[in-house]
Parts: sequence; C-alpha cells; structure tokens
Amino acid sequence: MPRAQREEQILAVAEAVFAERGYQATTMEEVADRVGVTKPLIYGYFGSKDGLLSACVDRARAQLREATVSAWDAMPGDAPLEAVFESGIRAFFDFIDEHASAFALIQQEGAVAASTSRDIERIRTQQSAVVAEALGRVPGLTALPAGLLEGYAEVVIGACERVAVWRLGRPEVTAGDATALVMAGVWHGIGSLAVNDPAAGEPRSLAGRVRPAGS
Amino acid sequence: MPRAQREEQILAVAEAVFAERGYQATTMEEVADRVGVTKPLIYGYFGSKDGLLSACVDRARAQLREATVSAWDAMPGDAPLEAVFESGIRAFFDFIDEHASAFALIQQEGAVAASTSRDIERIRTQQSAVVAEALGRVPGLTALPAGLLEGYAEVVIGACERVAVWRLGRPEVTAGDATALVMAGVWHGIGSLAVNDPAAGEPRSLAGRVRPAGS
DNA sequence: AGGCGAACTTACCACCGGTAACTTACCGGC
DNA sequence: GCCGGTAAGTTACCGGTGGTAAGTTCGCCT
Repeated sequence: MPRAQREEQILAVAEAVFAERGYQATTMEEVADRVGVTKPLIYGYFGSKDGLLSACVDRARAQLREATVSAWDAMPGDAPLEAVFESGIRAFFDFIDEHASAFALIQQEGAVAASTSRDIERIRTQQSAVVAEALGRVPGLTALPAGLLEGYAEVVIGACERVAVWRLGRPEVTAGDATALVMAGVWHGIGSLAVNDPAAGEPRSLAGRVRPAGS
Repeated sequence: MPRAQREEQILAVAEAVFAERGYQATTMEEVADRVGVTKPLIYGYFGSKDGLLSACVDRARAQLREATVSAWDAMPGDAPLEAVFESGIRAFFDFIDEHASAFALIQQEGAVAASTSRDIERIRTQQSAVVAEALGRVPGLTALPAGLLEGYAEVVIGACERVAVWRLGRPEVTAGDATALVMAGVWHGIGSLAVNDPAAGEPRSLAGRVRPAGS
C-alpha cells in the first residue's frame, strides 16, 4: 500500500482509538493491530506516539477550520451581524456532533509533551483568528486594537468549547440549544438579561429557545 | 514523620512537578526523590499516579473554591450585581496569578484515566455551581430553570478559563485587564459593543480599560 | 538481470508504573 | 522494662509499553 494512503488509514484509526481510550491508555500496538500493520511502521511514518496524536490533531484542525469558515462564507453579504456570528457558532457545534472523536482529541491536551500540546493549542488560536477576523468587521469594533479583538475571540471560543464539553453529558441539549446559549451569553450579554425584568417581556426570548437540562 | 504532614509535603512537591513537566513526563521516581522518600511510600499513600494527581487536584479545587466564594461573600449585600459578579471573576484571575501551578493541573485533564478525569471535571462543575448560584440571584434570571442557569455558568467559566490560558503567554495582560475582558464579553455582551457606534461614545468604555496585547 | 529504494517485519532494549516482602521505630499496656 | 502491634519506610523485583536496529520482501527502473 502506498504511503499516503496508509497514513490516512492510520490517522483515521488512531483518532478513533485516542478518542475511545484516551491518550495514555492508547497503545501503539493496538493502533497497529487495528490497522493491520506492526508498530515500527507507524514509528517510521509518525516518529512517536506524540507525533501520531499531533498528526491527528492537524487533520482535525483543518476539518474544523473548513467547517466554520465555509459556514461563515456561505452567509450573504448583507446578512445581519448577529446572524453571521450565530452561523459560525452553529457550525462549530454541528461539527462536534458529526466529528465527536475529533473533538475528543482536543481534550487530550495535557496528556502530551509540551511540543504537541502547543500543537493542540494551535487549534484554538486558529479558531481565535477566525473569530477575531469576524469581530474586526463588526462596526463599533473595527477601531479596537488587534490585541483586544483577540481577547474577545478567546472569550467566544472559551464559551463554545466549555459548552461543548458540558453538552457531552447532556444529550437533550441540541446543537441549536447550545448555539442559543452562547449567543445569549457572549453576544447579548448576561447583564442584559439581568436588567430586563422578565415580567416586562421575555429576556431576549431565550427561555423558550433553550430547554433546561432536566426536562 | 506523621502521615498527614508527609502527605501534604508530597502533594506540594507533586503539584510543582506535574505543573513543570506535565503528567506524562512526570515520573513517580522524581517526585519521590524530591520529597526525599521512595516510590512505594507514595503508592501506599495515594495508590497510583492517577491518584496522586487526583489528590493534587482536590487540593487545588478546595483552594480555588475558597478564593472565589470568599471574595463573593466579602461584597456588601447592597452592592450592584455587576460589581459582585466582577469581584468573583477578579478573584479567579488573582488566584491563578498566585497559584500558577495549581491552575496548570487543570490543563492536565486529558492525561489521565476516565475516573480521574471526572475528578478534574468536578473542579469545573464546582465553579459552575458557584456561578450558577450567583446567577440565580440576579433579578430577571431567578425565573429561569436550573438547567439553563448551568448553561450560562458554563459560558462564564469557559470564557474565564480560556482567557486565563491565553494570558499565560501574554504577561502584559494584567488580572484586571482579563477581568474587564470577561465582563465586557459575557456581562455586557459583544453585541452591545457592535450596536454602539464608537463615534457616539466609548463602547462600554472598554477600550481604555484593557490594553492591547502588543503595547 | 540486477540493484535500489520503499514498505514492512522480527526481535529486542530501557524505562517506568506498580507490588511483595522485609526492616525499623514508635507507643500503649501489663 | 519489655513486648506486641502498627505505622513509616526501604530494597528488590515484575510486566508492559514506547521506541529502535537490523533484516526481508516486493515492485520498479535502467
């Protein structure tokens, strides 16, 4: 089998095993067995266990970037900012639903050596850059320095990631619910919910859009 | 040396080593050597490498909870909600500045087996509960179901944690800057920045409060 | 043909998490 | 005072896993 094809096959298997067992509990032997080859071949291609995870992460990163950016690009140019923003967040949650094992890789961060950890961190800085760019086009934010936009972007992806993890144990929370939650939190702001007395109207009409966990 | 004292000593050393090297690269031998004992003693006390990390995390969790809750309790009862909220977030960032190695433990999450991972996850659910309780007292949010409050809490914690990690590589961003950033993001909402034309006044007066990364 | 490189394997090492068995020292009761 | 039990701590070891060296097969190009 040619190298490129074998590499792709190994990556697919490795992603599944890493997601299933976690980094530490994954043995190179198991990955090799599932692929149908032996350990040294994988070492020849990826160098080390860390290198294998790193390659998996690279693949997942490319996929995630493609998913969110294309969702964002698909919006018509005259769409309201809020809708554009929401579509990107929605794409993030949809991606996780469809690529659960890819998302699981991100949670393996602390497991690996510093070099690979930085690799995983790049998945976030990449998303951060995408979000920061989107924010930079928002009127009222164009004037803000890049460093500050970066900070806002971190807030957004932090919220997204945490909600995504939270959702793992709550199948009743749909991708739409999660999107509404993040939008309510970081776009409208929690404070804006507070100042609106619910007796004076739905606070941003969120209560009906996100189902509580217990129901 | 009595057990309790030895355990405390081991935990302090282990926290430092885990933070310094990461979970995987930390060997029980090194922890034992630095303490001045031998491996089996640590196994007798903590059971396993996972158990040792788990104990470290428990300690860090208790400290973090104490820091944030006490900051929150210290606010006078008639303080504005925004200020109460801000004080808790500020306490979080201050805690991380003072206990960098404790915070580093949280990032080791994926490194360990599922059982210990759940232990680390508890650090977040604990903070989530604190934040959710605070949110529950906010007028306009009291009526929301508990599951939804939880979701908001996740948004807040996710934003805080991500900004905290982001800050690790940016010493010029102070704890106050980080607090302002999170408050602007999740309390006021990014959308509220967008609708305010900067020419018509400072958007929430944030630009002057948070310094850009490059300056 | 022949050889040359890529794909792949067998056999092995070193290190580290974890354990069994033993030694030492303290402490309470007669 | 001495003696039994328990807690603190050690030496010596095992097994598994990441990682490697050397060899083998196979296809392809001249």
